[in-house]
Amino acid sequence: MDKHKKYIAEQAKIFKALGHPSRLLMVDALRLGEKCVCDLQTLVNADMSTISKHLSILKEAGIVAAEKRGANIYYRLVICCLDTFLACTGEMVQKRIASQLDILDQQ
Amino acid sequence: MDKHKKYIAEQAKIFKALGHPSRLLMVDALRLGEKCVCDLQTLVNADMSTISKHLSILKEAGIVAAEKRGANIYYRLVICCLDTFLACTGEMVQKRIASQLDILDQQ
DNA sequence: CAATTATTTGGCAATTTTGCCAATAAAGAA
DNA sequence: TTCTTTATTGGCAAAATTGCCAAATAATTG
Repeated sequence: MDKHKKYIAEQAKIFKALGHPSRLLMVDALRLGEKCVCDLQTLVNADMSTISKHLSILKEAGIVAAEKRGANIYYRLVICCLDTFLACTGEMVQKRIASQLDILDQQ
Repeated sequence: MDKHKKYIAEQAKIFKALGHPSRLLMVDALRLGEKCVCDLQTLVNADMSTISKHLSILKEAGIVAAEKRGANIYYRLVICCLDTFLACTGEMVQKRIASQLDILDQQ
């Protein structure tokens, strides 16, 4: 029906996939280069099956891609604008922390 | 404990807030300028209370701000990089649609 | 003041997400 | 081939999200 709404809904799926602490942590780490699932498990410190399911969500959203080499499966980023994203949200978070400190100062 | 993980988790909240079709639709509309809740209800076509709760999530995430003027409450964007975000995710969605069409062609 | 309009809040049922465990699959080593 | 390592899938219970209704709040009008 409304093409623009559907288009926005598709984009929302991408943000939704990034909107989980463990998933964003993995995605952030992948900025430095590809990693196997075991590396990401070490990073996040959750069950291997949990990591795997998070990765499938990221893959489904078109944020990462997987490649099998030997016994391992390597994931890599396939989204170009993540640096920009994280620079912006990082700034937002810092500003918020700063303003919270201001509020504490005023009390 | 791990400062970087907490920092990433805070940023994930911002993406999570954007990761809902109705919320992203509202946020997208607010790019053109502030709107009252009633305008956004017309746009999204859900119960007023539902709209209000979505807006409180966006406000909590630091994406929008509210200002009361007369009988209405006007919401406006307070995130500068949304154009960049949507340009990127929009491109991703378009590429995906294009590649799906390619797959259909190959069949 | 009573009635109306605009918005938020509380409550709740339905749905979705999350994360662990167990089982399965696939590759490499012994 | 059997054992081990790496990763995915199925299943399930716990937790979180969603969205409606009804009630409360606040400003406006008559």
